[in-house]
This record gives sequence, C-alpha cells and structure tokens, in this order.
Amino acid sequence: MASGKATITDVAARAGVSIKTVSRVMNREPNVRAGTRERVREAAAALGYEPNPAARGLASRRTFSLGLLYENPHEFSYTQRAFEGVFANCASAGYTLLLLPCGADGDGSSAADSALHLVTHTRVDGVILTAPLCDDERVLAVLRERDTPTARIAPGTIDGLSCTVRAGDRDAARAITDHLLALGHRRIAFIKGDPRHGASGERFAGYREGLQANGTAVDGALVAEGLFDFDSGRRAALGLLHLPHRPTAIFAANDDMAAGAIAAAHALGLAVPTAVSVAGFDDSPIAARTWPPLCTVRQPVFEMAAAATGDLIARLRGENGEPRHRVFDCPLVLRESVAAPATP
Amino acid sequence: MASGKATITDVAARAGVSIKTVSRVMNREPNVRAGTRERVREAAAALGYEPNPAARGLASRRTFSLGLLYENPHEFSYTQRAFEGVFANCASAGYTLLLLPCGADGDGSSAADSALHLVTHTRVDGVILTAPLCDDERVLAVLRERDTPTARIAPGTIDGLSCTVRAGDRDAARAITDHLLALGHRRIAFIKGDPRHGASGERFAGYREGLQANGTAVDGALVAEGLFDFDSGRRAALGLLHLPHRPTAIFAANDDMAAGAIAAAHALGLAVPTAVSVAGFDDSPIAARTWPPLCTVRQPVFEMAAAATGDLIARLRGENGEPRHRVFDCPLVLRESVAAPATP
DNA sequence: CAGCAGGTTGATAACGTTGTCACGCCAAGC
DNA sequence: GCTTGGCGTGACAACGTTATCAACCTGCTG
Repeated sequence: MASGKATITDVAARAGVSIKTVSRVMNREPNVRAGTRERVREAAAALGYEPNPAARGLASRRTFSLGLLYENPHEFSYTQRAFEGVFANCASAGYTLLLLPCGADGDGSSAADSALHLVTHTRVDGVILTAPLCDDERVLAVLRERDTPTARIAPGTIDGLSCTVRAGDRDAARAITDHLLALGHRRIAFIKGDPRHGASGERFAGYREGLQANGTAVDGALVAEGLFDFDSGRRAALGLLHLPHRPTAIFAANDDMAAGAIAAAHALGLAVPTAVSVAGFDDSPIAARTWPPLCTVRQPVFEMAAAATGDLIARLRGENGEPRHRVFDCPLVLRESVAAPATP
Repeated sequence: MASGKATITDVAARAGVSIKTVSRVMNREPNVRAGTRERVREAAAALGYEPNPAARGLASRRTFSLGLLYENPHEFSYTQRAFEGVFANCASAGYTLLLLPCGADGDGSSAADSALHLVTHTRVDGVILTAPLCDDERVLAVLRERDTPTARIAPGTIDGLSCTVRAGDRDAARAITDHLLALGHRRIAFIKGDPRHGASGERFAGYREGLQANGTAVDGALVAEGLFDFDSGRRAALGLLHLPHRPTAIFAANDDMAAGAIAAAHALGLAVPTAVSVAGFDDSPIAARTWPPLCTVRQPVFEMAAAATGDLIARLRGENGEPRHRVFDCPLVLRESVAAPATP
C-alpha cells in the first residue's frame, strides 16, 4: 500500500508483463487478453498505483485538463452553478478542471491575455467559455489560432467550430410576457441585461414578440437599460416607478435585477405584487430569497454546463465530427411576486 | 512567434547557451551572468517560449498547483469569495488552482476519499481546506499521512501542522450583540449555525458573552438551531416569532439564515425593523439584497483566503518554519434591518 | 503445408524539463 | 607562483509515462 510511490515499472514487474501492457490496461485500450488485464489490475490495486499525470502529459502531449474561463462581474451564482455542472462531467471523465477568472475591468484585452495564458501556460486540452467571454472576438481568435477545442455557454452567435449550449431565452421571455399579459397586465416594463451578453437581446426580443402577438404596443418609455446586477436593476426600476403613468409589472432580464426592482418598490412604499408585479429570469438562489419570492423562469445552468462539457470531451476523444449546438428549455416558475394588476 | 511549440532546446540554441542555463534563467536561479541572462530572456521572448509544465512536474516532482477542497452545502457565495482570494494569490505566484468540490451527502467518508483522490491523482503541491472540511479528522489524516502541506480556512481548532486563518467570530458576534443591547433590545434571539463549523460555537459564545456582560440572562427558549441555510433560518425564525413573548431582535449566525428570518417576519406580517430587528453575519451579497438591507458584520473572506494561500505558498517554498495562524477582524456593517425596539 | 491476417505482447525511443556533478576561470590568500 | 574556493556554465542522467514498430502467437485460407 505504498501508494503515491509505485510506478508503472513496479506494476509491470509484479504482474509479470511489460510496462506497455500496463499502460494499455490503465488506458482501457483494446487487444489485451482478459487474464492479463486482470493480473495487471490486481497488481496495480495491490501497489496502490496511480499513473503520474505529469509523465502522462509529457508523453502524450495531453494534460487531461480543461479550462473554464469566466468573467465574474455580477452573476456569481450563475458562475458557481455552471462550475458545478462542468466539474461533474470532468470528474467522471477523468479530466481535471482549471478555473480562470478574467478581470472584468472593462479592459477587454485582458480577457484575451488570460485566454492566451491559459492555453500556453497551463496547456489545457480544451476550454469552456461562459458569457460574455464566449462572444469576445479576441478570445476566440486566440483559441482558434491554437486549434484549442472550445465549448461555449450562452453565446450570442453560433459558429461551426465550437460546441455551444444556450437557453431558449426568447421563448422563455415570451412565456413570462404571455403570463403577465394573461393576468391582465398591459403596461409591462422591461429591464434589459448587459448588452455584451447574447442572451440580453434574445430576452428582449421575446418580450417584444409577446407584446406584439397580443396587439400591445411596445412603449419605449417602459424599456430601461440594465447590466444584470442588483443595483442597475434597482436604479432602472426607480426610474420606471417614477413615471407619470407607471407600469403595473416589471420584467427584469435576470433575477438579480428583479431583486433590485423589488427593493426599489419597497423603497417607494409600493407593495409587490399588489401595486406592481415583478418577474425575473434564471431562478437563481436569490429568487427564492426575496420578499415576496420571485416569479421567474428556470435556466438549467447546471445541466447546460454539464452538456457543454460532455460535448467538449467527446470532441477531444474524436467521437463526433460536427460540434453540437444544444438549446435548453426554461420552464416558468410561478411565485408570489406576480399577480393580476389592481383594477383601478 | 511560433509559441506553444518552442522548447528549452530551441531557446538554448538561439541564445548560444546550454539548456541548463535557460532553465536557470527561467527559474530565477542565482549565479547567471547578467549578460547571459539577458540573452536568454531575449531568445525566450522571441520564440514565445513557455516552459512545459508537464515536463517541469515530471523532472522536479512538483506540480505548481494547489487544490482547494470544499463542501458546498449552502454557502455558495462564501465559497466563491474564498475562491477568488485563493486564485488571486495563486496566479501571482505562478501556481495553478484545482477546485475539488466534495459531495456533502452527509456521508463523511466521501470527503476523505475526495481528498485522497486529489492528492494521489492530481498530485497537487498543497491543499487548502474550507470549513467544515478543515475539521474533518479523516481528511486531515489523509493529508498528514502524505505530508501534504495544508492551509485551513475557518477551522475549529488549531494544530501545529497547518497554516490557518479565521475570523474573530466571537468578538464580532459580541459586537453585534452589544449593538442590539445598546439600542435597548433585551429579548434577543439567536439562530445557531451548522454545528460542524467551528465558527458556529464561537459566534454563539460571543452572543452569550455579550448578554452576560450586560447582566441579561440567556433564555434557552430564544436560542434556535440552524444549519447556515436560508430555509433553516426561516423555520427557526418562524418558531421564535410564534413564542408567546416573542423576541424584539433576532441575531442569526450568518446572512443566509438572517435573510430567512426576514422572510419569516414578512410572512407573519411583522415589519422589519419596526416589529423585530434582524442581524446576520458575513456581509455576503445577499445582505445587501434583502429588504430591508441586513445589518451584519463583514467577514473578509477574500483577504482571509488570500492570506491562507500566501502562507501556504511560502511554506512550499520553505520560507518559514512554523505555520502561521491569523485572525481577521470583522467590522460591524450597520444597515436598516436593525433599529431600537418599539416601546410598548 | 505454406502463407496470411489479426490479436497480443514487449523493447526501446521519445517527451521537455530539472538535478547532479564536473569543469573552467578568476580573484584572493599564502 | 601555487593553492583555494566560489562563480558561471555545460554534459548527461534522471523523471514516468505513451508511441512506434517489430515479433510472436494463433487459426484460417488457398
């Protein structure tokens, strides 16, 4: 049980085979007789043998590690959930995961630098990008130049080179809008997300589609700018709620901004949902912690991240030709922050 | 600029020196003439040379990577902030960071297994443990057995083997309690944290000390059990607020439970802070997102994690003999969820 | 019965660093 | 002038895998 010390040579000696055969067994390669395989397995177990990843990496020119590149402006829970999904699939596939936060100091070049550093210095086999990095041209250029297999989570556009996963943002935003309309709301405000995220445009499009399909005009005064963070949502909502003819419902493009909108309503003495309904997007942990709890759509971040990782690993193994592009449904989550408007 | 391809041999050839000298320059070793050093640097830059970490690891028996082992039950923001702190110091010291979530399925052995896997399979140079793993005897035993340098964040006890950082939990809890007492509260309830965390006991002790110093009896009926998560806080608060002679203030051992307490008060139609004050602990993002915003103490998680990492890396470099033990102050953060009690 | 195809195995050379040790060289001390 | 000792440098052997290719079986085919 002198584990951590045994090498492939020790295992080979104990099993009475060559090191190459041990290597074959450890890597599940075919063309090893069942009996031999068994002997090697026993020897490895008896010695507590674990292949040395550095030696493996040196000889095979692979690291069996993936890099998760992210920018961490506001959406910490999104990142965390994505991480869990990526990790789950990495671990089961024998890959190791490196996290690389990119400074979100607005200085876009630093993200590309980080990506470059990740690829050259750590030599990960593949990279997973989350929004908004997955639409950063400089980052993508660096990865393309190195032929680094890439998966992108929630990209704005799709290319033929990388696997992508995204939520059905437009449909989900449409579903929220339809729900509000069905309850009788007509003055529905929208707080946009960070324009650098591809999802922001899609969610806004879903909102507009819903209104138009209902024959309700889109009132520009009811559309506010936000950046996906709590405070931008709070400020946008304050503006909307100060309008002469204020909205009866506010739909924010994510939960953090919706939480800000609820705080704004409270600050103005407006009860939610009696005086104003508030809806969000994501079903992040904050959605269940506001008062009242937030009506939203559930974005399956864990599943999306896991799928992206699975597709990327399949790619690394050369298992599929064309990169996959998946779209995930976001079911409606009804909670108390939305109700029918008061009839004046 | 064929970077990602150049090896130490190419650099040596271009600079007209041996590979050993290149190695010396890249590792900042002494005894290289300034002119030689400069020539090597230029050659390396011209070729876009980056040392191959696998080869380095193989030859030096080090990986220049650290593992962050954590259990992720409820405190996702804590973990995230700790990660950022650890990463900041890793990156600047040239270390790579591996994250290893441990299944928090109550099955304690799995954490030890994860730790074992981390050390044997990935061969990290050192490990950082967050609470409550840093007090898990099996995990510690595994690491001790392998002589793996370790840093622990928020441990319950201190040993002579690992670096530790922790918050001044007792003093901070005392400060919150004193603040509530100074405002005139006498019936102050406490919601305990997860007993597996060393900090839970300390925070409770600070609460008791505060009451006793003030000559106020500790009423067992006002002490409720919690697990650091929102829902346990909500339930505990519901129980407390249903007491015949209910408390005028609730002090929860962390912010997530305090947010649950606020939700409970809302659900019962009790205004915060008019009818009941609520205080938390951590100053996590949720504290600024509740309504009203949460009075709490700021735990400098980023700084704590960064310090732990710095101490661990110093240790790996053989720079200090005895492991350091640091304690961080937690300043009071006054927000609107706490006010003087109503005078009946 | 020779020959051939394909499954099974092993010798040996990479892979790109660091560690060890030996070799010049030069200044200081006798 | 001859040691001595430290600095600067290089040759070469690790480090523990995977990759290449040849060799050896075995059972069939012609």
